[in-house]
Amino acid sequence: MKVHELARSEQVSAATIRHYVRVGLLQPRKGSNGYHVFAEPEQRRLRFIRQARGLGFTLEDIQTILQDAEKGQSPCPTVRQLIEPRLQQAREKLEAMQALVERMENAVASWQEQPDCQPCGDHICLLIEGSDHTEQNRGGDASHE
Amino acid sequence: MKVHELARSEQVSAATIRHYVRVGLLQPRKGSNGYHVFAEPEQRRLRFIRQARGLGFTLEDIQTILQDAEKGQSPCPTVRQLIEPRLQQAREKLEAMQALVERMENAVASWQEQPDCQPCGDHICLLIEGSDHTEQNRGGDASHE
DNA sequence: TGTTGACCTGAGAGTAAGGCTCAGGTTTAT
DNA sequence: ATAAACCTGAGCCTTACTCTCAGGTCAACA
Ligand SMILES: [Zn+2]
Ligand SMILES: [Zn+2]
Ligand SMILES: [Zn+2]
Ligand SMILES: [Zn+2]
Repeated sequence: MKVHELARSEQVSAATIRHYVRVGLLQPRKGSNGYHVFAEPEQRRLRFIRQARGLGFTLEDIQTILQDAEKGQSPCPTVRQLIEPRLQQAREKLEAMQALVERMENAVASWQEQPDCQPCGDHICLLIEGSDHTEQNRGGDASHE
Repeated sequence: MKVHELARSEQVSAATIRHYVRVGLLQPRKGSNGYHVFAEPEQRRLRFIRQARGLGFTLEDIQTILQDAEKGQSPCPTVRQLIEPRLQQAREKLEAMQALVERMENAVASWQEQPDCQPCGDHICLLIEGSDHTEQNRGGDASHE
């Protein structure tokens, strides 16, 4: 199996496989012509990497896990340990994305009723600067333009 | 105002301000000693940048917007146009994060009842490889270990 | 006046996970 | 023989910073 063949068979880009080879996650044999030769174990390894990526592990996590397995240890304790901070981070990112989408949607909605602002030196763009879109606008010098 | 003073007054890191200077988003005057001098307009500019970032614009988007405003044009049309793909991308990322967190939580939950796997040559880690955690496991050669 | 310590500068590298490009080697078919 | 198609490693690009570094500046104190 050459890079592109493996890539097709596992639904990843050849660039991704090259990247894994580069960082040492995959170690294919080299044929006499210099071409990479991927056999069964490498293919299973790639499948494993993709599954682990799908569960939020980083490539470095996966390195650690694979190294455990290669030393004949059960990687499970490492796996159970590594997923905790990843899950925590994923939850945080999820919340951040929820908040962001909400802010963006509120902004777009309120912009429908706002006219384009004209440059006047004391602001840059009122669509953006007047984005108290999460809190209710406290009545102040809002009648700016 | 020097970098650290501006940083404190606007709640960003000095490194961030340096970064903005480096990419041209901020163009402070230089004092005779070579130090940056941030005055009112630069401070408002920074505030604007932060608000735009909070709405999901990229630094490049913000460059474009600021350049509009500097040319005396109203940046609003650009703003309305630029936010669309950003919102789209944010929604996609949000969905991806929701799916990821769900997969991770399902995995962690099911792992509670799974024992650590022992290396046996035909798998790497069953916690990860047996992650049909989204679909129901179709009964097959599941009695592997 | 000398020196210390705090602050400042630009440049450069690092981050995660690949994507893209390049020059050059190989294979296959004409 | 030669051209098309494929392969290789190396290196730079992406985002929005963050960190590090060598060297310049400044205030205070002896
Ligand atoms: Zn105005
Ligand atoms: Zn505007
Ligand atoms: Zn087994
Ligand atoms: Zn395991």
